[in-house]
Amino acid sequence: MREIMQVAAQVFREKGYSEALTAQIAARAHVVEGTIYRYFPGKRELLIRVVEQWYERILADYDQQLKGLQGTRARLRFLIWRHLTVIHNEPGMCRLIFNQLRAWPEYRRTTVFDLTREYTRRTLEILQQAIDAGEFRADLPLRIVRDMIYGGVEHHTWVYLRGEGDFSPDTAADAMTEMVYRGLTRAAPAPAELPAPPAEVTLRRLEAVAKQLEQTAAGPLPRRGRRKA
Amino acid sequence: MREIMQVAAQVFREKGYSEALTAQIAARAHVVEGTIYRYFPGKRELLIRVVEQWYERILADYDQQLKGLQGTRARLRFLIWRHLTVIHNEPGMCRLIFNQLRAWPEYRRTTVFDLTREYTRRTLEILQQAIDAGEFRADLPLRIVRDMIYGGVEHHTWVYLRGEGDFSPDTAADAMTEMVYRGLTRAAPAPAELPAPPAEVTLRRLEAVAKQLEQTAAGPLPRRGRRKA
DNA sequence: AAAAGTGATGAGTAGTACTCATTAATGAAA
DNA sequence: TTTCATTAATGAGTACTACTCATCACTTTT
Repeated sequence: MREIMQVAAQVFREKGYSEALTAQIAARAHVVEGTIYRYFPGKRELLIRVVEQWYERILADYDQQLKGLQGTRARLRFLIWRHLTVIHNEPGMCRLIFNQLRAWPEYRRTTVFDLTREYTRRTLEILQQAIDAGEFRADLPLRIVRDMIYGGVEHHTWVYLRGEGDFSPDTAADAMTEMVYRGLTRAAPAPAELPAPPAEVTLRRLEAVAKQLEQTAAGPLPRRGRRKA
Repeated sequence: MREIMQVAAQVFREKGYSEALTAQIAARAHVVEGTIYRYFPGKRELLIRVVEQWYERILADYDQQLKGLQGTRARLRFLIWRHLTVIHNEPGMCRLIFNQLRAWPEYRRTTVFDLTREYTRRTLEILQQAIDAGEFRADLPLRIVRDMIYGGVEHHTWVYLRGEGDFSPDTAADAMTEMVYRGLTRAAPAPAELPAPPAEVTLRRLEAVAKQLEQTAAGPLPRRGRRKA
């Protein structure tokens, strides 16, 4: 059965879903067709299991890598770059997910669905944190930003996925990160062009803010205290 | 044959490609299965022809409408809104294009391919014109911006296309346009354009800052990533 | 050693896209 | 009107493929 899944993964990768024949999978796995159906209810479920296993492996060290990164920009870039790189390394599997799995009604009860949810939730968290920290503006729906990131990645990789060209994960990740960052930062000029202010300056500034906060919190709740001085 | 195409369009819309049976199409069109194959080499080609005809009709008045619009922002918004609206009105057809047609090797010799090329070329033109006019910055690859627009639209409409939810073309178009516009404009946006964030957002932000401050203040002075003197 | 349980087998079925020899319809020429 | 030629439609098949199931072989338990 391990053998069946390994062979199936390979055949699906090479041929795509509908061109991959159960007969061929059985033959290559040195079993007879009926054996496949002892372990899997059908071809669809076989693909689902294969993709699930692959996807879990792919996302295994994801959190680990993300934790090692500081700063909104670096983490955003990593998210984007990572997605692009997975597609670049595993076009066959990604094609299966994009063209088949995602269109099936079973998709929602798939681990792939859950993991993807989790995966993109990280993105929303990073964006939300940047908003809370005042780094990003708060008036754009985050989900749409997320859609533009992941959708943009996919759209960008189509030609490659059809086997008709190539793309550079690094170049694309740079451009997309810049675009998102520029589109969301509150400050006007491109942050990349401005050197980061020295830590003491930031500290002083934040301390002032904190002091203000403490004072506000000490008194009556800041219900309507938005009068700009 | 006109009858066959009309019926096929309907059946494909309702059932999707692989669930749509040639037998059923024939029956509903009051012909026998063999007749279909007198006019079309196969089921695939039938779908292609059906989608081509539909797509040509959809894009018929596209240029006309676009010409009536002045200004980069308005035109960008129209492009995005239009795409969203087509998906909203014709989910069945769009599903067929996204999940089937686009993955087939015949796609490149399809009118759908050509029209889409033309369609997205308009987008690039608009962006390029804005760059030439000094309105947009010139250091982002336009293709990637285009990918984020169209990819974002698709990604945003998935749930709806799977029949599991809805979306608002207007709301989404506003957000996406804003994002693209902000990401590309050279000048800082007029302050008036940025509405003051609601109090709770500001509060959250300050709280996050305060937390950071507390953490930093507790330990040794902020470790500095760079050794810059 | 016998029995019970488990896993594999492969011949067979159902369903579907596609074919092709035959028939019907249409239109032009006599 | 009749005859012939060309084109369109027919439907009984074919090939292929996912899937089934009664049977067999092998393992473990008694």
